[in-house]
Amino acid sequence: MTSFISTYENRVDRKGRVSVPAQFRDRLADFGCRELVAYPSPRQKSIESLPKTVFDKLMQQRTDRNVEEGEFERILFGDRKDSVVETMMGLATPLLIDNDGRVLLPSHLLLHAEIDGRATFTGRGNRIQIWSPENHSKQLESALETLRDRLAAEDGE
Amino acid sequence: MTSFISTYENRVDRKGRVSVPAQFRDRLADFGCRELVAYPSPRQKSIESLPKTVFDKLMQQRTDRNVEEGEFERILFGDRKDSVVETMMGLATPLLIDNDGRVLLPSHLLLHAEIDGRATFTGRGNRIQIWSPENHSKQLESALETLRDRLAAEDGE
DNA sequence: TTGATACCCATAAAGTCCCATGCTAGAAAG
DNA sequence: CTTTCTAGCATGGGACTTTATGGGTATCAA
Repeated sequence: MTSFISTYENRVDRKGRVSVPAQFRDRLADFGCRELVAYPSPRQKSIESLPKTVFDKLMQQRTDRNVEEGEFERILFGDRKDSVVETMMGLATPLLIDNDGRVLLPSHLLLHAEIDGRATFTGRGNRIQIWSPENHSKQLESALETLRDRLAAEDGE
Repeated sequence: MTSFISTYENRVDRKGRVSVPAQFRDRLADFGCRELVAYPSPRQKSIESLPKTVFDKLMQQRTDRNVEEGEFERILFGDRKDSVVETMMGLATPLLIDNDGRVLLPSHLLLHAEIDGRATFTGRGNRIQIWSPENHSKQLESALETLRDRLAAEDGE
């Protein structure tokens, strides 16, 4: 199984284009995939993304189940009102990778992640996160601190 | 399999026309379909819609099942008195997509969704919802809050 | 006629595609 | 061990295409 690791910082040009790091493109190719699905992280000022094929499979599983079971009302009107899955479908945007290996980040995602000029891609195993370089280093710093504290606490016991 | 994801806001012109987002038109084309079926959501101030081909298949399935099961009364007289699905049949409208990729939203749907001037299309997997931008952001906000609460609860455990 | 809808065209903005440049790292050559 | 070459990658810009949207006209029914 392949996974996304490591961190890269690339330029966002004035059209909103960014190069997806070649390493990540290669991993995507392993999935037979030239497309990401991106959505705002509900907890952080970052963009989360998955290979489209993975996202599709995830969503499809749920839909198929409903259709097979013939749950007409659910197909017509959806799940309960604030269904997480449905919310995510509304927030998710496909990011098509062009021949130069770039994607176009839509403005609402740029806004959410406070990205302007530069973007940091960081692997999270099966996901890729996209940050503004500033927010990314802050996040990294605080994550490391949490980790240090925990280790120190364990040593102290 | 393809599904409807992401959110777009378009203008409703003074004739009542709106462009169906190109992304959604492409998905519809995958179904070999240039037509939606739209109906008011019974839960929310929004319009629900399905590709016509999907809607038709769904109804066919429903009929077939009743016939197979020999549910004569149900075929002749319908489900229980206030079946939601059957009520919706009466309220559903086909939306034909014209050569410019637009549909004409009938006034009873505009009224139900409180749409005036601008419309927000949001993908829900196999459905497309149409909202007034204001109502859409309200519902999104509440859905996100629900989501954050749930995530926070998990983190807390 | 009038009012509503379908069809056609025009245009500006946004998105895509294509190519050129420059950088970097590793391979090849001296 | 250094210098030169080369391939891959990130990035910029221009040309072209698609999309959203406005307006006009034809069609049809009340």
